[in-house]
Amino acid sequence: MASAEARADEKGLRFTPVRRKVLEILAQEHRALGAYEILDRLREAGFGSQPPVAYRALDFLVSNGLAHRIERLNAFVACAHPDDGHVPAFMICRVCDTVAEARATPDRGALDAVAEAAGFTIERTVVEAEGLCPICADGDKA
Amino acid sequence: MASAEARADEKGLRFTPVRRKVLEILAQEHRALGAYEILDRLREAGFGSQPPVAYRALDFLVSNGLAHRIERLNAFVACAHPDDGHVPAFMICRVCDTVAEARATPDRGALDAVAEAAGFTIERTVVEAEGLCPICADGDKA
DNA sequence: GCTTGGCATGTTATCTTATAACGTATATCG
DNA sequence: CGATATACGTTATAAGATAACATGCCAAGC
Repeated sequence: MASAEARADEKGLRFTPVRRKVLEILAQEHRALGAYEILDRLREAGFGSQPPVAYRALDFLVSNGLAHRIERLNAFVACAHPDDGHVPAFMICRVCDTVAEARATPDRGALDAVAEAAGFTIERTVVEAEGLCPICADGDKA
Repeated sequence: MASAEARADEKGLRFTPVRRKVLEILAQEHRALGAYEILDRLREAGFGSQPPVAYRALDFLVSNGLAHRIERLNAFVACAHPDDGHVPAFMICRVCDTVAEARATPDRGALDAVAEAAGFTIERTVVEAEGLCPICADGDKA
């Protein structure tokens, strides 16, 4: 977290209080938080309390690889591997909403081939698996 | 389209007028349509005009593999391969919004491996590539 | 040190997407 | 034919997102 911040500084990014706070909020959870949930916590912490405040900070974090947007949930998580330029893949538990980020770059191979054949230029790829985390899978059995 | 319908009938599904109409609307486009865009067309066609009408029909189509939800766009497309039990992958053009569905991706190997190692049970996987379709890529150059 | 320009923050207002809750109709099965 | 389940329609509201504009801050150049 501190290291991510340091790297951001080095890149000449302006790591302002709101942005830092939002990253802290995200980093404290291993689940995806909605923009309004984040906004609530910003309000409590004395920051602006209108949607654009949260969305702008989130845009910044996502643009700079410090956080990811989970499309399936319209929500956000801190990036688990802020160092490398990875294509992230997520495992989302449908029961407890925890989100695990896989470092690996999954099926780019097959999709790339199809895209190339179709003349399609891929700029970004979303890979999100939904299912049960180990803990909730146990719970289901019980 | 007619064949998809036949198959649905065989499975004992109730292919009602609203549901048929929504599938027709989707099938006429090669791009993703938002629920409210669909709703507008339902209204024009004399169906109910409130959001749940569209959302319920869409839920039915998606649940039964006749349409897909594009998470990245919060929108919907007709399924291009309603016959097989495929894991769909999409290529979304960010300029013209066309959505192409890739049939292949039995290659979930890498992600499956990570999930298994983590004890995570995958139930559903979203794969969506965003970029430029061949036509819009040409347009960009011009 | 002052000014000017760019970026970040904050606010209001509004738009889009989605669902809860309830009543009515229609189909299906005993 | 009556009971039950499913679908449809409506009202109301929740949840997610952005446009547009005003204010404040900081840093570069004079």
